[in-house]
Amino acid sequence: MQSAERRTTLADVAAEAGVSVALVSIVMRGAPGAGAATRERVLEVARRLGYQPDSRARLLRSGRSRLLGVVFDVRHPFHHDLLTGLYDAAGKAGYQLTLSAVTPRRGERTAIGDLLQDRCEALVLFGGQLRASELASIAARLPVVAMMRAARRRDVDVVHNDDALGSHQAVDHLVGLGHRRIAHVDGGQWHGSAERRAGYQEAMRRHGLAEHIRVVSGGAGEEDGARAAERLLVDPPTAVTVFNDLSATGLLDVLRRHGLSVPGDISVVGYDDTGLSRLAHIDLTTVGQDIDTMAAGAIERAVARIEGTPAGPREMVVPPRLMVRGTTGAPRPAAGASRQP
Amino acid sequence: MQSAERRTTLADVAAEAGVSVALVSIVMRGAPGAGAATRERVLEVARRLGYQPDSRARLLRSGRSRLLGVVFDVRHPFHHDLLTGLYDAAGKAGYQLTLSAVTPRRGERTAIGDLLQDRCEALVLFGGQLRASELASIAARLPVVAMMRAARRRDVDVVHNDDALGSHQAVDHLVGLGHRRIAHVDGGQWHGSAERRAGYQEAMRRHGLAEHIRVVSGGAGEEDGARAAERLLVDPPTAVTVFNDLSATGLLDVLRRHGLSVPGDISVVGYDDTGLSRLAHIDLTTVGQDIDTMAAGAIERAVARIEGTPAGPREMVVPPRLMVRGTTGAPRPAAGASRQP
DNA sequence: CCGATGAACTAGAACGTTCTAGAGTCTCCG
DNA sequence: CGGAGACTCTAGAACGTTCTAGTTCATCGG
Repeated sequence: MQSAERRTTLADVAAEAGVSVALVSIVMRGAPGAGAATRERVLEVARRLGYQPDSRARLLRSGRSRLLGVVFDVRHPFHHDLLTGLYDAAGKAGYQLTLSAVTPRRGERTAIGDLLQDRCEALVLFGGQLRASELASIAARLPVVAMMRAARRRDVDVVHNDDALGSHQAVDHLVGLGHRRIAHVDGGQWHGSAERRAGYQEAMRRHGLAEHIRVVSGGAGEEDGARAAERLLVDPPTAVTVFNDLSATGLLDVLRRHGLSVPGDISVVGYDDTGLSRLAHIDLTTVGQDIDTMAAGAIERAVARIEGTPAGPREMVVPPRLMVRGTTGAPRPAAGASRQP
Repeated sequence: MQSAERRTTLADVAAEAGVSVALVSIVMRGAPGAGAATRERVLEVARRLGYQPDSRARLLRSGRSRLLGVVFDVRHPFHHDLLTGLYDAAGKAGYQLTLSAVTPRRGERTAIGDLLQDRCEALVLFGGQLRASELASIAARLPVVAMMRAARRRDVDVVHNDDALGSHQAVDHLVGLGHRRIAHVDGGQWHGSAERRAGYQEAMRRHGLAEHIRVVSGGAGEEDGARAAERLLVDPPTAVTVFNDLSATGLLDVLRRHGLSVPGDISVVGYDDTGLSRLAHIDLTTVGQDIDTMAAGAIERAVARIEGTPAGPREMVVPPRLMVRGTTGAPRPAAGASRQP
């Protein structure tokens, strides 16, 4: 039942066209060294026989693979947006991407192992929980670029968003609207949480609002935001900045259930600008990471390491951008004042 | 700056261990034909030298690649869930997966082209817009399994959810709760929309509710659901089944904004059981596709075609399962009755 | 008219594996 | 004691490319 016929190879095309294998190789690669007429004839034969180059053989021989391995997590919506940018940047640099996914039942180590077998020339890791020592042993073999990960190491390039700056932007925006009592729900142990929290605190101090600093412990999930909201409700601030969009969504839900209007009674800012925050009924003001710049930076670094050209500093920090939507507004005038003129 | 040292190969290990290349190959593959002591020694040397097999060379030689190509769309959350299942199923069957993504700026043809060069033995396509003729020309080269796609062809295997049955389950559930005036918001031109709509109509007729059949045109986006809700509000039914979760979310939002309580005034059922529907504040009753069964079916078919074993019918239709959550409940007693005893 | 130049083409090795065929060595049984 | 098997191991070809080092043949400058 199987198509027993072998796949057509260079040799088949060469025989059919009456030239040598080497010449067909030259033509297929578009390399110089073949006459115009022959070139055309060979291409015609190749098309007729349905020739498809075998990348494995090609790469085996030529040593180089021009292949970048990418490890991403299927559960993280942000990773998918990033993949889009990465494909673009890799294409421009003349490299191919090969993807390996982390799933609930497929760990990071497995994902990386597959890529190593595929002879990638560099690895781009999205997030991930790998310990620094493991990262180092991989980086000893081939260049590694870690994205959205706080690995401050000599042997690994790191590309990430300026989390502190993102928090500053959120706080600045809220202060500009007139808020003073601004709380922060943090991300617990997640990458970036410490930086976002510190950024919030610093921005508050910069605005002379040190006395209003209030950090509530949270996490990356919707339920973390919901729990934090319960705690905030004891004495609600007029605004909250939240570790990420998902957590902010949970927080929003609980606030509204308790009769608070957003942004009337309380303003909320998320982080990441995920699709969730863009949904009309959520319409969350949030801090967006600059995906294209980060993707381009990661590819640029990987390629520089591969090709041995100067690559700039190990760490690349990309400024984020505040996306103002419907969950932030001016605070109500001081207590007791009428709601509206 | 680059590590100029070649990667360690079988030959390096063989030299170091004082045996032949062939024997090292045997040991590394775990094939029979090596003594216990030698086996151990070779493994030790391999570990010490950091040997990593080169899958390209391996596959080049052995002809087979045991590689399945998967084309998915980064924008579709459902695809990511499916990837998880696919990795599991492929692993069990002894095949590896190689992924190629469709992005807003990278088309299906490009994605497939990459996979063909990688010498995959079969292709699994998620959704996709490829015309039937193109699909056929690919299927002439290697087995193709299309998932979530209505390609009823002789040369392509198709695995998809039983959309009609899903609609039946939704309607049965609502009727069981006491609803009679049940509307349907369809998915316009999207794959599966026609089947889901027809299933709804048939189920209504089966329950003797033909006179209550009411189809409102919608789509796959949140805004489509919102628009449909506006139209429904003129004369609200007591329940709605919606083409998918995202559209249902938009619909829910508009209904609530107009002061209707869900499920008090109106019940809503979505489709797909995406992460969105599981969010606490959405908590949407929805029809879940059986991801693991579909994934296993797709792999099973692909492998059967590759290996030439009998593969069953070209089309595999998997029954979905209703996930009852918070957006469905009994309808209010007839108009004029009190709200609660 | 001769050697140099260059364009078009080719033979054969190489890449790192796996596979086939066979060479040793040991054990066991008649 | 001799040979059949069973093991362990090895040499060398193959996979489909690319690359190096040619060879051939026409053209050209002196």
